[in-house]
Amino acid sequence: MMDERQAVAAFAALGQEHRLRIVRQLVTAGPEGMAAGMLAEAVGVSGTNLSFHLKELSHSGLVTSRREGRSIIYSAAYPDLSELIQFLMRDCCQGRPEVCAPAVAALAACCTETA
Amino acid sequence: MMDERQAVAAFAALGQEHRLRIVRQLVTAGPEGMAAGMLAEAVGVSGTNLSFHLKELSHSGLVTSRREGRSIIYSAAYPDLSELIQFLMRDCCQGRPEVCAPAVAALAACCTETA
DNA sequence: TCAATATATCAACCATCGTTGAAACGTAGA
DNA sequence: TCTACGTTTCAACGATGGTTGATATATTGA
Repeated sequence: MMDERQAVAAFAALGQEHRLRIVRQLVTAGPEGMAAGMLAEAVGVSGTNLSFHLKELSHSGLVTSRREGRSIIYSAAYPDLSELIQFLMRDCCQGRPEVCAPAVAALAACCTETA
Repeated sequence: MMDERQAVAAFAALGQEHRLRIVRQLVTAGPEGMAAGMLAEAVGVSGTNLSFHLKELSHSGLVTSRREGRSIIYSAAYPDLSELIQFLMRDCCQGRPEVCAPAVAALAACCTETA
């Protein structure tokens, strides 16, 4: 269960244009992930810069990596993203369903059908 | 509907210890809100510092304010918080229900019952 | 072993952020 | 109108963040 410290780190990680794009790209890419080079091209940043942001993202647990040949494959950390959403809803809406109920309602069709 | 730019600003706003606490405090306080002075004491920051963070928060739309006598009352912007959750789930899980389904499932009891 | 590929690290720079104390502003009551 | 109160603005600072180009590390194939 995510605590405040982790949540702050995760939000800070997502609060940067390039990093948010990286995470979204990786989520779209799915569990099989994406090589760093491809990511750099997709997001539009230099290799050095991508490396910097990926380090931040993996330090805050939103991204994982594995080596595959010469490439390093990054993937979204689905469980951690899920926990972040839970934190935002559970602890931010603290007994105030009016915050997250609309979000849940709007996305019920999208997300619960395959749960 | 929240776009990428707004989402980055909102995440960046939440990615700071004191600001996350402010938002959580305001959500707990409910729609009636909370005076700046009370907030400063509750969160544990100086008046000047609180002012700085509140400016950031209202600039990214997570907080609203109104004057009431000598006090200025701040409240959480529930619709915007809700949209942020939607953004994180809708666009981050882009066709990948495994990201948000667990969150939705875990919180269905908490948040959908009064929807 | 050598060259080529893929990625990470390093050093440096400029910009932005978070904090502080002092001062200013707006409001209410005597 | 004067004074007290609540909050914001301002100027300054040290610290952190994002970017860049050059260099280093690991892996593969000839």
